[in-house]
Amino acid sequence: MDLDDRKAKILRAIIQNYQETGEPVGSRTISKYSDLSLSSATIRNEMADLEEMGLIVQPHTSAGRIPTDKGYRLYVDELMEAQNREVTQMKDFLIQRVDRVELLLKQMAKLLAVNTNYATMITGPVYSSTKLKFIQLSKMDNQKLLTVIVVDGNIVKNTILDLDQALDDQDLLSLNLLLNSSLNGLTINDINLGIIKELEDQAGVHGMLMREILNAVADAVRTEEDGMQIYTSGATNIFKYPELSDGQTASELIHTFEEKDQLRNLVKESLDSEGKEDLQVYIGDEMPVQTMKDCSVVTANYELSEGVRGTIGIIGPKRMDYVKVMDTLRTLMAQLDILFRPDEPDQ
Amino acid sequence: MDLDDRKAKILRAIIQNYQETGEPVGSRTISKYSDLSLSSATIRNEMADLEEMGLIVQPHTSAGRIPTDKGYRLYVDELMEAQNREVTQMKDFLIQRVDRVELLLKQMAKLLAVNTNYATMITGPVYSSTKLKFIQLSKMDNQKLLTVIVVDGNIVKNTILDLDQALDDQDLLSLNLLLNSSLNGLTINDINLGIIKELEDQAGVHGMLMREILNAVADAVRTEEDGMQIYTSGATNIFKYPELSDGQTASELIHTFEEKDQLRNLVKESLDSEGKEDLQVYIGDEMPVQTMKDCSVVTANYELSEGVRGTIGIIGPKRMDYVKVMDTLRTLMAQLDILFRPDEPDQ
DNA sequence: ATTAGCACTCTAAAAAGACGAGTGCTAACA
DNA sequence: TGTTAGCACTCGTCTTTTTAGAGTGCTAAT
Repeated sequence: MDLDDRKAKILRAIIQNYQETGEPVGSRTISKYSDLSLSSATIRNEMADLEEMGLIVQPHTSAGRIPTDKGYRLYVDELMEAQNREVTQMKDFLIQRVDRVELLLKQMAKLLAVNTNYATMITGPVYSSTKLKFIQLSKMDNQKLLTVIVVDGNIVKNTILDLDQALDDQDLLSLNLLLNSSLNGLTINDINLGIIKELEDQAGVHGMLMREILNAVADAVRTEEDGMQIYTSGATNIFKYPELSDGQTASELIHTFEEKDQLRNLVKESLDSEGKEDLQVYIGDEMPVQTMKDCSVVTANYELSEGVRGTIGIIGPKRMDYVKVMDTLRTLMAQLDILFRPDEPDQ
Repeated sequence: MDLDDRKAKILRAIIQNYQETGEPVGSRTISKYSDLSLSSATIRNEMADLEEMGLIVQPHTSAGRIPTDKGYRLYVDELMEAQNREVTQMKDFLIQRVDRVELLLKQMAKLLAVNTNYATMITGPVYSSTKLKFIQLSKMDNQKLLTVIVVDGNIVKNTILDLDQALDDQDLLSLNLLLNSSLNGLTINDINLGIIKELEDQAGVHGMLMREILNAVADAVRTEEDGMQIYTSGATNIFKYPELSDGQTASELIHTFEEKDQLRNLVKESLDSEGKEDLQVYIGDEMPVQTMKDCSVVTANYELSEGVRGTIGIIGPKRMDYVKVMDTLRTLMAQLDILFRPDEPDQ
């Protein structure tokens, strides 16, 4: 059996209606709701077909129909009409002090959550292939050495090291010089044992110190890699959807949000699969995260500058408003582009 | 009517039993559970008295009794016997890499949550009266100036400023010198208009730049003051207590946790009222935060070094195990002391 | 091909009933 | 005088029954 135009219309009507109400939708509703002007009986016949095709089911005999994962998949892939939504007042919001990426991200997550009524997550940028830009050692006092490391994208990390032996200003200067000239422009992966050995040798009496510094460098960046920051917001929005807010499910979901460990998997999956489209949609069981199998997630990958990328995700019930969500995400990506490109003239 | 010894024992028994079961406790239970060897009838009489005194109530006729806020208050203030609990394996945990205060705090929050089965919060240190320790300007390239600011407690902040005009190494050096010699040891409040004016003057052609730098300094610290970081953990623990986990309440509570705005009030209250004891207990309506009126909170203030203080809080149902919680908190404070004092020999 | 009509199914909500935990009171007891 | 056994009573919870209605599938008519 194939999906003719009328069946498609009916499926779409079912999905959209279910989206709004959260209740199984019956033939009579469709007959009135849609512009097909068909009687409920006819709709019923069609619905029986749609059910046979595995696109909708009834939770029990004599209830209306609800879409299956397969139904949603079809909808997202082919049936969704790109409505021209009012693209809310995001612009105004976004142009606030962007002094720290972290703050911006938090703000964005919140903004998205409020706007969509779904839960949102957004990862800080990952710097896997990022180059070191600048290293600065400064002596705070006779015991403490402050190490500041700047990487591509102007992310700054710092560590305070204890000085075991005296370090005069001359040595400090040459260490600074040495580090910057040797490491500048290298990625973390470039810093191999060979370079480390050489630097330690060149540091002479301060070999130990050099090793500590290099550790700090590695740390500063590696930490960021799998300790990837994830900002979430609007977790409590799930209470707005009865199908998610019964004790057990809600607890698990919110826990997933709080812990964030599992979200990392989601992000990895998303970052890897950036093949075709810029947006990915995971529906129900397609989800790599088990606890979210009653949800859908739409993710988008952003890229601030070469190699500095991250992911934004919106998590909601399977009946989420895919059109709105995808629209919103696309808009946001565009905004991000505008916001960052001019500010970060690639190298 | 006064609270004789027997009544006290009964009240304590009620509270402890209710703590474990979460169910109203009846006279028969107490009669067996406690070591008083009294019949249920006698207990009943006593319970009637306790009810009259407003220390316990029955949720409905023919249910057992549960403690009132007042009952808990009495318990916490006078009846609680300091049991010698096994002070769990916290020690082992804590001695991990303490490279960043932030990480430590997160870890602590989590640890506490897992150990107690309650929700926890912990604020990053507040630096209101904290002294500047060190400032370092470095030129990243010809357009960008990196400003690193270290304050008491070795907290490091950094900002990247755009350079409008060329800045040669000589000027950079003297700026560094100027800043450090003028600002070192001052608190934020000490940096008044006079000093600002003078520094700007001394900076000569770089007056504008100096102003930006001073702004950064002010920002770095002021941001921290009311944008005080709060780390939470174990929010989902509330689902373990039926009295808190019905949809409405749970949603509100978790939202409070997610937003953290309201928690700030709690913290302020706690930080201010550090009169007598190091621990404060808020029971039910005593809570400054409305959404938590069904909860109890125990807070403790910690102090890393002079003027660098923060708050730890444990949030649970009113029937929380006050003994254990207070014990745990006390232990933790001691650990913190040990952990930080030797490392930060006060000036 | 579409639709009106109808019997049937099944759930969710309301009503009714059974159960039992816990109480307060009274009277007996040490 | 304080303690206890006994008993009638209350009231929430759990279970069962009833009811109402939404929605279906099928058949026959258009």
